[in-house]
Amino acid sequence: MGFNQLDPLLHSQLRLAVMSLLISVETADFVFIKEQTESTAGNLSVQLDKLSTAGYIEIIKQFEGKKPKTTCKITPKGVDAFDTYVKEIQQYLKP
Amino acid sequence: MGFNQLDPLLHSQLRLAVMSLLISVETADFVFIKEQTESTAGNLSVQLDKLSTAGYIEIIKQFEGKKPKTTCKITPKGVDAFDTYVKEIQQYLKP
DNA sequence: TAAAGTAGTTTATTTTATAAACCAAATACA
DNA sequence: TGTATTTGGTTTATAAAATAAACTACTTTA
Repeated sequence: MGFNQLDPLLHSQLRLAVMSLLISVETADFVFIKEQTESTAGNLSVQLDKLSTAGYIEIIKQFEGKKPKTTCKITPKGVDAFDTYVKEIQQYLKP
Repeated sequence: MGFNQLDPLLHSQLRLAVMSLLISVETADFVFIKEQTESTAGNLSVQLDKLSTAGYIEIIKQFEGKKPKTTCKITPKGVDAFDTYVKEIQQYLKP
């Protein structure tokens, strides 16, 4: 047995929720993610940055008409990391 | 959909590992838990205290001959909390 | 009997998460 | 028209958590 190391970047409630969301929808904008995860803008901004720095998501900043629009997209590396995390944590859940 | 709140007491790698272990073995001593979870004594001591304070485990301190022996046991409340956590995090894992 | 090992606890440091404050532009409204 | 208010965020400060390092107390071994 033995418990394997959980990716600390994914073992965070908000970042995990973001990744979970992006796994299913492919791309989502800041406001949508904020609503779905019920997070504050500040916290979300910080966590998206971390996921982006890790190369797990891509952040695209554009303008929608005159309003800024931040869109997030999961990367192949992010998909891999998420899949691995899911396998790893399962070991903790069913002993 | 929406992501439900994960019990912060269980959403910690070491505490989750401890609970996962105790769910399957019922009782285990400090040294055994330390080995199985590959944790340091200091970190384990702190995390066991938190689980105990939350009423998720019971800590029994005795002497085995002349050596101190700390034994941990999961409580019914701990079992419940663990089960709930497992259900809750599944929502994050399979979207 | 001095050195090393066992079984932990306590304290300090680092890392994370969260909250609060801030910014720039757009829109509503009196 | 100009002044609140809202939108869509970022940055900075604070609180909480995890981890590591240092320490305690006792035991065993050489």
